Amino acid sequence: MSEKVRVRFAPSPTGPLHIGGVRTALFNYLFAKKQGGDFVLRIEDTDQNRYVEGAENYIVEALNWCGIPFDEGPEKDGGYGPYRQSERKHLYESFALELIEKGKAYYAFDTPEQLDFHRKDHEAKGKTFIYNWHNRLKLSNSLSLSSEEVRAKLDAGEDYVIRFLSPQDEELVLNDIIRGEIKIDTNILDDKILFKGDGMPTYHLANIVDDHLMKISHVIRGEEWLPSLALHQLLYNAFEWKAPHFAHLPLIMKPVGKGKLSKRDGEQGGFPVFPLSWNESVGYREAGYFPEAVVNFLALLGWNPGTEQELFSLDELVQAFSLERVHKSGARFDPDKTKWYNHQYLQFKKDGELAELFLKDSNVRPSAVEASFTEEYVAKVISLIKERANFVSDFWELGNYFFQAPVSYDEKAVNKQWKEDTPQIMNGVISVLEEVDDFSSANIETKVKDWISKKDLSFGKVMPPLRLVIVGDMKGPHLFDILELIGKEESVERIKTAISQLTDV
RNA sequence: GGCCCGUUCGUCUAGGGGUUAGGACGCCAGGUUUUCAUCCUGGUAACAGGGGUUCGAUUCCCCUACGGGCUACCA
Repeated sequence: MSEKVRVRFAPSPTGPLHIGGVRTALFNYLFAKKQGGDFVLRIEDTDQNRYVEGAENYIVEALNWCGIPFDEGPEKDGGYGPYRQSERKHLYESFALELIEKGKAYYAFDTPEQLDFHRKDHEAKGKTFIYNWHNRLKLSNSLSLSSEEVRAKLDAGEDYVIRFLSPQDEELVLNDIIRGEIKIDTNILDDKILFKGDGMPTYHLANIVDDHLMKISHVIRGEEWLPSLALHQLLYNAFEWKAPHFAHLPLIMKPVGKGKLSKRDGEQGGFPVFPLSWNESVGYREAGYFPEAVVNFLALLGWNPGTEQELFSLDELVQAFSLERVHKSGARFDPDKTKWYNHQYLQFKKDGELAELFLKDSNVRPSAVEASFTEEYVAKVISLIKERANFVSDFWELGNYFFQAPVSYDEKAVNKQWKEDTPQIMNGVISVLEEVDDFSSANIETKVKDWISKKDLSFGKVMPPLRLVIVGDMKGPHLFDILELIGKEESVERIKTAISQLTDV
């Protein structure tokens, strides 16, 4: 009863993997692992015209980065290879021929131009041209032509395709794990091309043949395939093969406006739509997202566990996942929530790990930082500022004053905080700091506060301007923590600099 | 146009014949931080509309509207 669960993710190498594709892969992976099954990557490159160099590598790299590894795929044979349809080319024709022999398919000789003419002609009359029982006998194929004519055309090397002979007057009852029963009238189906003039199968044939040969138990794919389900079921029936179970995933929609999420939405909204960068498009990885965060928010788009838990490790997702709880309707993509997820995962990271990431990536900080500061120092800085960061790349903006004296002072803050008597008070602070031997945050705080009360000053006259001269702005963590970290010498230096700069103005 | 699928706060969603319709993101307010942010607390906000079925429907059925997908010798 329990056949082995085997699922596949079958992208076309026509460009970078879209974030929706990543989610399809993820759901396949989660389902497979939950069931103790295999996750197969198959490259559907039957359309040579749309093949894009580097796309397959991109797909593999993206899956690896996301942490959703496949058990079988190109360069990783599990006994069902090859895993590129272009390398399986020799397999498909005999299956197409088998269907012809069984009377389930036929040769068709209509040229693309002729078909195009019919379509336009019908459209002009407000009709839709469908190649099926309606008109197949009026067109040029092995059903309408005599066997001698067909033989002659074939022998003459005339171009042909093989079309599926869709049945007439049948009601098909299909089943989808997510959507339940779907009824289809076979009369509205068209005789889809199974085998193209270029000697390659179409998606439909290759897909069915490969899923069968690779013993795929569950086909989990995007909703855009739902209209093809009837054809696929019919194909399994025609071959007399047991069909896999089907589940059609809802699509990911634009954050605003109509339609599904596209590359353009990312450009307009300033968020990634690809896992990895591709040409001009910045990927989630390069934008500073953690793969755990991407996987987490993707999993919760169109699926939820029925509990109020929002944060899931991949293992937890595997445990909690079920196709029955996948939604039927499309989910709008929410860039704000992806940032929130990244914020959460950033908090989970160890300071040392974040420091390493910060130092390693020359895009997120000036190069001088790496030469002048130890990882240990950086980790301490990060411990003070990370709770306010969404990305590693936020660290510099949030904590540049830990690494360098302010290059300027916020004008509004200066006007508000820098008073007539402030230079004198700051000089007083200098003397206090210089006398502090244990330059720890708590100790500095005690000493400064004692001095403030002894001198009968208010905190408001001391602390805000002190922050201004140390940080350059009215922001940042606990001031005494900052002083401890940058040290006595640097602290004093910054106050002196500020006094001379701000007093002259 | 035709076919198929769908519709709970702005968004992601829980729920389900009788609930104060719950959570999260965002937003707003208060608290904390003599700073900013974080954080905490609170608040705003939803069952598309119309018919049924029913004692009762947001929940079940039908219709409409709206949204989505497909309609290639692309996947």
